[in-house]
Formats: sequence, C-alpha cells, structure tokens
Amino acid sequence: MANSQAATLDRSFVAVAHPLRRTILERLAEGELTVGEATHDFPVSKPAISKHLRVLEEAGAIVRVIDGRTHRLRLNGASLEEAYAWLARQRALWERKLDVVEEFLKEQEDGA
Amino acid sequence: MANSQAATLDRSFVAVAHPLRRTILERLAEGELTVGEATHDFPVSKPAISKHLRVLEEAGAIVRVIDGRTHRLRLNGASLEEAYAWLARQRALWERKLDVVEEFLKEQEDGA
DNA sequence: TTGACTGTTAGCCATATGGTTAACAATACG
DNA sequence: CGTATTGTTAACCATATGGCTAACAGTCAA
Repeated sequence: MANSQAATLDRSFVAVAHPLRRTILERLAEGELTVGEATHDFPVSKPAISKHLRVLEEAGAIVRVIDGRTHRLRLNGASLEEAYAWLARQRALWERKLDVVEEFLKEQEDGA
Repeated sequence: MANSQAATLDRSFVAVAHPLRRTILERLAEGELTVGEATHDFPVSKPAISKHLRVLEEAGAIVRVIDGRTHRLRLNGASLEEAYAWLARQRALWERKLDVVEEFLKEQEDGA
C-alpha cells in the first residue's frame, strides 16, 4: 500500500520531469485540447509525442477521450495533488526549520 | 536561459522521482545528517546510495560538507522552491475549474 | 472510393538510470 | 604501525527513456 503510493508518486514526478510534458499540462490547464492543438509546435516527431502522452496518461495526469479521429485530452487535477502535497509538506518542514533558526539567531542578538 | 531554467526544473523533479531520494530529503528536513545516518536502513548497496546522493546534489537539493571521514548532508530548501512553485501554479489553475475535479474526488471516495 | 488527416504501433538506436561487486582513499583508533 | 570505518570510483549489467523512420488504423470529406 505504502509501496504502491510511492510508485504513484514516482510516476507523477517523472511525468512532470520533462519540459514537453510540462508544457502539455500547462496548456491543458487552460482547457481540453486535442493532441494536435496541444503539441503542434513541438520540435519532435509524432511518435515521440505519442510516448509522452502515454507517460502522462499512465501517471494519471491526463485523461483521453477518443472523438472521431482526434483524441481530446483533459487534465486530471487530482492526480498531481499527491505530488504537490509532498513538496508542500517538505517545504513546510524546511520553512519551519528556517523559522526556528531565525528565532534562535534573533534571541542571540537580543540576549547577547 | 529559459532553457536552462527548464533543465533545472527537470533535475529537481527527477531528483524527487525516486522513493529513496525522497526519503533522504524527508530525513534531512529534520536536520543535518551524515550519509550513514540518512541511509543506514536502505536496501541497496553503498555505491547505489552514492549515486542517489549525486543526483540530489546535482539538482541542488542537498549540500555536502566533508567532515573528517564522514559527509554531512544538509537540505537546500531553496532548490525545490521552483518545483513547488510550478506545481502550485498548475494546481491553482486546475482548482479554478473545481467542478471538473470534484467528479474525480467523488469517484475516489466512492471507490475507496 | 480515393485520398487526406489524426494519431498510434513496431522496430531500431543512443544514452540514462539504477543496481551490482571489487577496489580504492581518507580518516580514526587500538 | 595496522586495522576498522565511511564513503567514493571503476567497471559492468539490465532495463528505461527519448528520439527517429516506416508503416498502419481509423475517420472524414471530395
């Protein structure tokens, strides 16, 4: 269970670790798009794009609806929630530590 | 320039895309640790750990201070800030369409 | 029906990733 | 000194990743 959760997180972070895949997600945040609309200006071949889409889909980051000969892509916001939560928690811990250090330094200044 | 920024983001996301590396970062959030302290219970060899540390270091996620024969590792909170910001922004955009996300959350609740 | 359009699969290639064992370097300690 | 401890590098292996071309599948439209 904890293992499969970790695997989900792995896939999510891998999904956003490539600039083209991030661009796709950014564009889908504006709304549903077809594959062509989302990637027409990408400097790679169609098969390469197809592979990136599969990575995003298997990470659960996007959902595909086949509509005639085009595939409409939709963002699945919930899927990246876990990844966001991990970074947010890590960030909170780090900031708390910074606050503690800051407080300590301030006390030193005031006291000494 | 925008390219190198993307490359930085790439490295950051790659850094947190492996469970052992995330565990290292989680433990370092509690404070500075030596390599052994941070990874003594990891089910992999020392060279494997060494490689993970290098990934984290090159992503700027950690800083290493060689102290005698041990290496003390420290979290570099700022380095993951960019990654956090990307996810946070993406999350803000999709939250704007919460009606769409709601469907998935309800599905998750019902399913689990 | 013929052809154009949208996108995927199959197969290939180069490089990256994640792991291993063996050997090494540097430090600490008896 | 000799030896244990901490961690790295070197060399190797299997698999994954990211790209390509060629070929295909399905849909739309003339």
